[in-house]
Amino acid sequence: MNKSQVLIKRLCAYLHYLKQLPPEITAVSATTIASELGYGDVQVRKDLAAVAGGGGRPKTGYPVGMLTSQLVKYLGFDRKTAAVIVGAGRLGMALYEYGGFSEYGIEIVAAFDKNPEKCDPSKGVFPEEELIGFCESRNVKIGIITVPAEQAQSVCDRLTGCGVRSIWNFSAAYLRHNGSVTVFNENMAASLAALLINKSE
Amino acid sequence: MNKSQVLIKRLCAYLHYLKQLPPEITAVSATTIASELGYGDVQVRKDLAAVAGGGGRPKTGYPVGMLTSQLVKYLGFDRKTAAVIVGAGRLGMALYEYGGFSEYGIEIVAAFDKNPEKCDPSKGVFPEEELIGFCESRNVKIGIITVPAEQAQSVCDRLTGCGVRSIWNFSAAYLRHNGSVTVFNENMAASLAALLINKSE
DNA sequence: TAGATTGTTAATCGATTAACAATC
DNA sequence: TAGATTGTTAATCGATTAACAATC
Repeated sequence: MNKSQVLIKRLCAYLHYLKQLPPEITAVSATTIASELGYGDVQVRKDLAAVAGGGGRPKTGYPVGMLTSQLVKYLGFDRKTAAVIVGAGRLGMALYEYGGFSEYGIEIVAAFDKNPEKCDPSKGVFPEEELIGFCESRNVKIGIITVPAEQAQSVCDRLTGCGVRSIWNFSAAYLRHNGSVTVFNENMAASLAALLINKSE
Repeated sequence: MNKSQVLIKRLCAYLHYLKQLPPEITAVSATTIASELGYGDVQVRKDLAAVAGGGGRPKTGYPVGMLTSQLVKYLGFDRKTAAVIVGAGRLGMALYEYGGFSEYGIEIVAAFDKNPEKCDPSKGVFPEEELIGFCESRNVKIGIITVPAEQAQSVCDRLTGCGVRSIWNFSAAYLRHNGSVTVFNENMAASLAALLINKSE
């Protein structure tokens, strides 16, 4: 049951739309979702059929609560996975304090920094020496790298082999790694630029 | 000449890979790029054919410098577009000081905040009252919203109609807007979660 | 020359759209 | 009942992969 990236993106958009609806709205039609989000109505209906499998009713649409929980389940956001942030700079701390991750099944349990001044165990920021031990003992599966590019490879190496399976790399560094981890490069600038393509006339 | 999102993503990955190569490497084959980045070699070749249009040589590959500049041009990263950040919090300032945007044709020219204490014109952070005038006079085309969700709609409304064409929304708010702007919602949590799907066995 | 690699053409695959019957 | 909407089946479209000749 492989899910294509575009499908997942649409499903996340539906979920986001459903969550911001006022609670008095109990049902929503594929037509409405489509026009609000700029998709075709047939496509929304087809996507929802894969997820909800026939929960819609002609003339009314889909019950919001049911659809929401089915989307969450289908996307696997109900299963919790532990993550750590390495690099307690501006971006790292912004992500750490963002809080929105838990809705998507991701629990950021600690941040690490090699600068002792940035560490504060009472706020969940620990010295980088404790990284490996922490990941092993707490069964951490995701490492988020927000250190400068020069340090990223060394952080990646340390995260590899202590049980971490996925690395989300915010640094500009190109990370060499073996098959035991999957590296996802997040390049904010590239993301924005990519969105803007196809826009200019 | 419409470019699909997946294609753009791959092209950005190629570009990123080429840029990190040591300068002594002057030619690279599609086979190498493919195995380094985990794509099929035929696909890389086909993608590059669309961009470079026959610049490769059997047995050697493609000249790195030429390929890089052709990718930059194809993706339109050589054209500059002005952007502003609204919300000088942790995330906003992290993006502002990140610096990597200019490589992708995006020039972040100012940040704004409604809290006077966060403003410092010498650092390019201005009071929010100046936002509209600034965007109009400086021909700003992109607005990046990093304010809390409650304030996001009001910021969006102000950015609409002062020449801004694209809004990159980092807040959790669902923004209502008219056709004069395109809103891209960046949900970090959802992005990460989406990457992880298809990973769990 | 032999082998690695390019680039193109045809075949396959998957995703989107169109058409329409079923239903509340 | 009439109309809006669902959900399914078939048709189209686009993107990926396979096969192979050309070339350095």
